[in-house]
Amino acid sequence: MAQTTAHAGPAGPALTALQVSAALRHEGLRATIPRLDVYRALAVSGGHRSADDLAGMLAADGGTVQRTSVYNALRALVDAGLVQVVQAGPGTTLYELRGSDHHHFLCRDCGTITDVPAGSEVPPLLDMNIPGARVDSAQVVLRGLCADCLEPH
Amino acid sequence: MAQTTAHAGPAGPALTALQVSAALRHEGLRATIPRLDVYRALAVSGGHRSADDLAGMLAADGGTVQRTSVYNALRALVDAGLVQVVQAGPGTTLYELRGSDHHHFLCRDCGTITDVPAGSEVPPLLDMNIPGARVDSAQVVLRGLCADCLEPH
DNA sequence: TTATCTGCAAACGCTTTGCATCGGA
DNA sequence: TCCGATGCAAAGCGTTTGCAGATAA
Repeated sequence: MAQTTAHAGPAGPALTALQVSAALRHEGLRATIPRLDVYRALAVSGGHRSADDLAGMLAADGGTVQRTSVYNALRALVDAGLVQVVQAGPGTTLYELRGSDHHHFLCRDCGTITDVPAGSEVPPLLDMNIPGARVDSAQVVLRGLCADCLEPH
Repeated sequence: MAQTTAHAGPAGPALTALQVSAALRHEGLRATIPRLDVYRALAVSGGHRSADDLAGMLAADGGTVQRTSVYNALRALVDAGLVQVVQAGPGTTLYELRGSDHHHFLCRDCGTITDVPAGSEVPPLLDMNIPGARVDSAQVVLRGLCADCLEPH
């Protein structure tokens, strides 16, 4: 279904393996090879990736990380605040490094996902007041028709 | 720069069956009983509902609308701009009437979803500039810990 | 009449779970 | 050492698909 864009630019400030390990331990989680591998794969790919993409990338690199472990690793990385989830549709969960403030635009025709630089909307969103609650992250998903699908070929 | 346009689509509460039918036909879609039933169920429930919830509600009302038809109906209603999709997590797709401008706050512990009144962020989001593309809707999902899960027992 | 939609069943694919083994702290 | 994580298999579940009959326009 939804295809992820190639996305050439750096999606965010990738941390070193040491920094990732520290962040994991800080949350009471262990720094394991699959978790560091998954983080690295995300950093290298430079954009939003599905769990399956990541498993494939790791397998292509000669790794032996199992799908189950990719999910496990992603959950840990999300819990540690290192990785962010993007819900792009039913059965389409994408992951990307945190720290890159941008939105996602989904074409409802071809399913392409495009990164959109965030303006000044995100900080107010995070400060949004919900009595007694703590807001960790804000995710903005825009939907519509991309230039290609709008064009009368 | 872009002026703040009013939210496209029907602002305000539920439409009449006649209005829903008209909106469907305007998109070249047919006004069928399952589609009107699903819309009514959404309107009555007054909030975000899963496809399964809606099928259950209709079954409880003595209807004979099949799950497949609920999905079909929801797709048509979304295409007609009457209903909005909210991706709340893997395997959690929620639907609600369009026109109610609010965000959703998800507790990452208990999974509870809370409506958050939208401030002035949404119009700028819709006007966000993507070269050649047309943005139809903007969805904001906030994540964090709700008051109950944050409370120190 | 005709293209479209419904409904049933079955498949599909992402994600989760259970459990024995392995490994980080 | 000890609790947590990995990995394999298999199940779980929301969603989609194929097709014959029904229906809106």
